[in-house]
Amino acid sequence: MPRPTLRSVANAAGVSTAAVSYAFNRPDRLSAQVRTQILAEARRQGYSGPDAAGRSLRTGRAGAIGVIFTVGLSYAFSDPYVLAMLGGLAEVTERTRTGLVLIPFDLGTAGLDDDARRQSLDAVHRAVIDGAVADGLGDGHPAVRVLADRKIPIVQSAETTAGRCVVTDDRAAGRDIGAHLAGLGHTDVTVVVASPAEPGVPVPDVDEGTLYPYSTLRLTGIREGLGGTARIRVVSGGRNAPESGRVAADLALAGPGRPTAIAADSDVLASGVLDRLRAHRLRPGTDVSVTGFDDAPLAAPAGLTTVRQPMRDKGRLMGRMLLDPAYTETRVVLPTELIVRSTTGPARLPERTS
Amino acid sequence: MPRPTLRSVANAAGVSTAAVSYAFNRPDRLSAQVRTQILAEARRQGYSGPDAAGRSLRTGRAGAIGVIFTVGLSYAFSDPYVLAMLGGLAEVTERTRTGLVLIPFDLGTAGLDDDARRQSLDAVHRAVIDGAVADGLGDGHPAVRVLADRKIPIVQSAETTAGRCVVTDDRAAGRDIGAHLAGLGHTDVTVVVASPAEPGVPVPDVDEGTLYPYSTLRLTGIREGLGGTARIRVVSGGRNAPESGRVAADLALAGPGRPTAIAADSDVLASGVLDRLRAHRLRPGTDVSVTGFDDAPLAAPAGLTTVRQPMRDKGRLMGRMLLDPAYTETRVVLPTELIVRSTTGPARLPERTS
DNA sequence: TCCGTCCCGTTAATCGATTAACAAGACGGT
DNA sequence: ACCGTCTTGTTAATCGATTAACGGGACGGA
Repeated sequence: MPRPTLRSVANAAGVSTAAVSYAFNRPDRLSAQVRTQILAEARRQGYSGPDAAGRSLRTGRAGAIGVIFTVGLSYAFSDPYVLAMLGGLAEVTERTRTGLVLIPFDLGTAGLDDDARRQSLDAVHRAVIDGAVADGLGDGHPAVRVLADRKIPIVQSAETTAGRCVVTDDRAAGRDIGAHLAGLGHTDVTVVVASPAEPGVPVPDVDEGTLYPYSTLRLTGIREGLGGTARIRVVSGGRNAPESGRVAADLALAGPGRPTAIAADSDVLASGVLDRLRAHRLRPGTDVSVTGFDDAPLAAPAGLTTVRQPMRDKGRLMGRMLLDPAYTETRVVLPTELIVRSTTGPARLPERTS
Repeated sequence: MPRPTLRSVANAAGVSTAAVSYAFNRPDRLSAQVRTQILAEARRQGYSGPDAAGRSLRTGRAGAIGVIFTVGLSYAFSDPYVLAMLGGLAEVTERTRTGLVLIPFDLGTAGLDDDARRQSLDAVHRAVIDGAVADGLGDGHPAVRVLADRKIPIVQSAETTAGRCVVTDDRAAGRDIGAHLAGLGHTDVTVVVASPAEPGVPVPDVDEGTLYPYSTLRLTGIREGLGGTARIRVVSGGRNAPESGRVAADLALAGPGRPTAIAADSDVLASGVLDRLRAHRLRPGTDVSVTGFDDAPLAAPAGLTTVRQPMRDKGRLMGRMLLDPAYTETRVVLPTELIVRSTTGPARLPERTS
């Protein structure tokens, strides 16, 4: 016997397909009698209800929203920022019984003709979703563009010209960091950012045009906070992971002109930086100051000076924007707070080992 | 202008819908000429490619697999076991460009007539997926049943009679724990399990019929390992969370007959237990022994004796079973290893405070 | 008796795409 | 001149459901 369908049940039960549809979707439209018959026949055939794909096509609703990240999916599950955000988002989707589609995409291939892009963004094209949350991705990002082309409502956690977004004021937060460091006398700062590359790929001199939107903003803020005279260098060790922080730290510490402070774009990166400082017998906060971002769970135990942002709220609000029609806000700015701990202290020039 | 479709593009370009479909899916079937024309017209209309729902229906493929957990979605993102498993799973889905649909379901309502169940399991019905991974859920679980009814290929991480599964030998692992404790002279052990309830709900005497499949097996193993004469009590403080461990620990420590050891069903629960021990001024491993399960990242720093299981591999293998046609294994057993650290030690009877 | 309401089931159009089978023309070889 | 083979585009059936609009019968009130 082939797979049962609405029609096969209808035929066997001697009713129209409409009746079967109603039996499952609008019980009140049918007499109890007929409904029971239909359900019985359905059970007999092993028909468990209307097919998801068929229903999706006909109703134009998927009952699910998509999520895309700056970071590879398999890695996302170890990123505290992403996890907190997803947790908040899930609170909302759970309540509305909405599925969460985690979409993998791979932009390793930089070949950008229309076809290659379609291929690589296949999953973004094929996702059956009613809306999407784009975390950390700007308007220009290919995956965001695909979603926009598909006319799928989208909420971003980065500034957007046309769409809706929930953001933290990364620039102001950067300014707080910069000012804090400036106040401690730091004038030579290395900024550690994440890049889409695998962890462990050292980039001694980052092209600022390729930064994630939030990185650009934080960097700008740090510059502003430090004032015009500070020397600033931007390095990367790959995607947001401790290993990348380690690689970036080695980059920063190599050579003669060691910076007096290292500002990492996330606590995860900062934790890697701290690892390497210790390996180099440099005391964080004394020999070299270090800052992070997020105030992830790992930050407090490490004594890391960082910027707290309400990560879970971010997810929650993005979810509400997408799923709660009553919530019409188009742009929400979340507060941040500089949390000073022990990894920052007065600038101290490296002693010459000559 | 209405939303562009395959047909609207075909009409405007003066070709058949088949041609348009081929233009996007099988470029080689068309002359470069015609293809370019079609793509141009598509771009003009803002048509970004075949609609996902339509395509899904027609091809019978969704390009995504579902995941269901024992635990609520919003909580899943803070469960180290789940995260490791998901990470492994994502490695596989990423490679095959397959989406990951996290399905929320809510069984708070115990009313179980066919309709209420359909309602509550709505998301499981509606998910557009090609297969599913069920973590920790047995054949009898409603959500698993729905998936089975839908004839969706499913891989479980619990024993199954008909389907495929990737499991750890929980019973043997339990035996290891039991034997380890027995070897240290423990004869009075409280087992802490997770239940579907919110954290913080004390259950002083758990009905063993309601346990998750893995808990049942571990418990059986612990009994076997301890030998027939040991006194065993099973308590719960709610779903897998530190708070539940705390509540369960209070339950275990209350009253006169304090156990000499507490065996928790996960490291997360164990961490809560350790919290409370400290609060009661009891030294883990000296006054009371504690064991966990999983060897999650938190275990080593806490000195927790636990059973290591390859969580990430579990996800990876479940993914392969579902997505790699060459992988025909039907049941895989993963190894476990008892990791003895400092939270277990020789049994010591509580001193009477009379 | 007549008519307005309900109740409940049916008719039929439609959602947006894929793909086997076919056919027309081009091409090359003998 | 003839025929097999490619190449390239079309025809048309099909995937599985939803829902506005319709209509026949029962029922109640005047």
